[in-house]
Amino acid sequence: MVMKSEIQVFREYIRGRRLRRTPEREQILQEIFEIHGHFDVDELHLKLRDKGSKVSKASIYRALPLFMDCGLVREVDFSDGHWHYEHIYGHARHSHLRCLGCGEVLEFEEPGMGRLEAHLAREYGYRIKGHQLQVQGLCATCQEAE
Amino acid sequence: MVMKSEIQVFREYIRGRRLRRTPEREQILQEIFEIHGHFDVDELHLKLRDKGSKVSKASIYRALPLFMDCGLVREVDFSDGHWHYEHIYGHARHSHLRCLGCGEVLEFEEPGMGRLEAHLAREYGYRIKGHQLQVQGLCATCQEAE
DNA sequence: AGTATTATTGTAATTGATTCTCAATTACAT
DNA sequence: ATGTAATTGAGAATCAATTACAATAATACT
Repeated sequence: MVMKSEIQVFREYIRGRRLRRTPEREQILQEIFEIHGHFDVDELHLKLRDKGSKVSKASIYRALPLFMDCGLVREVDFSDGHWHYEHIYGHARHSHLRCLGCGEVLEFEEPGMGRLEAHLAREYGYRIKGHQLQVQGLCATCQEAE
Repeated sequence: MVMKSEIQVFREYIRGRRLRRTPEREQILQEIFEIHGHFDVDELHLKLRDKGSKVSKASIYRALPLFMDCGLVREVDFSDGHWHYEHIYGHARHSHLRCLGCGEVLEFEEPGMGRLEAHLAREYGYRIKGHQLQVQGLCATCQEAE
């Protein structure tokens, strides 16, 4: 069975919510899924500009919560003063390992997080909605440079 | 063997760095260790005011990185637009489970994180410096209210 | 198709957390 | 004591993110 495209997912979400399907939102979404890896609002806005799109930053800020709400995108915290994002639709769950020296970001699988979530649900009566895990360290190169 | 107090830890850090020991910094640190749980800069500033202290927010913002640097305090991310903090000296490692409905925050042990860090170090050649894990969900009460 | 309704847009102003500037103060070494 | 350099408080500046508002455009309803 074939997976729905992100645009399809988004259109269904829009319809279900009685929101409106606009070219701006779909441009933004398409651009997000063409970006490999992480991005922030500025980067996304610049990329859209480069392709001739006139979408404003405000619209990007307004669209992102929608994409997050329908599970296409999520926030990523790099603790550098502003939010980063990444598309997650069709991706394996992963977390980020970031080098404090050079800023390199690696992705890694999260063995055991499913079990942890189940444990928390049982232990505290919570319905788990999601989690974020970030790990920081020094990459091999930056260790030498110390 | 008795554990050093947080003030002692901080004074040693200050001395080692050729920084200066000031009443402001020590007031802030003391207040932090009297707070049970998490706080943000505003709350901390108000508590200090209430006790008659005149420390400015700027000094709090300047002191926090020092406390974090010497392992007494850490940032906590509740994804609500600003940073929260907590003292960690003498505490077991823990992460936070936060209810998206009412904002309740529970702490839980992190089984397996040590193993995960060791694995990442081996796999990617990183020297691991730390990690953050947050889990979100709905508590029993907020599930019913839905 | 034509019109009414109301969501969405871009622009610019605003907010709010954090950082910075600067002059005055103060801790520490000599 | 004195010189120095770090630290302080106050307020200005910064910067990401949000919001107000008037214009536009997508959908619903004739």
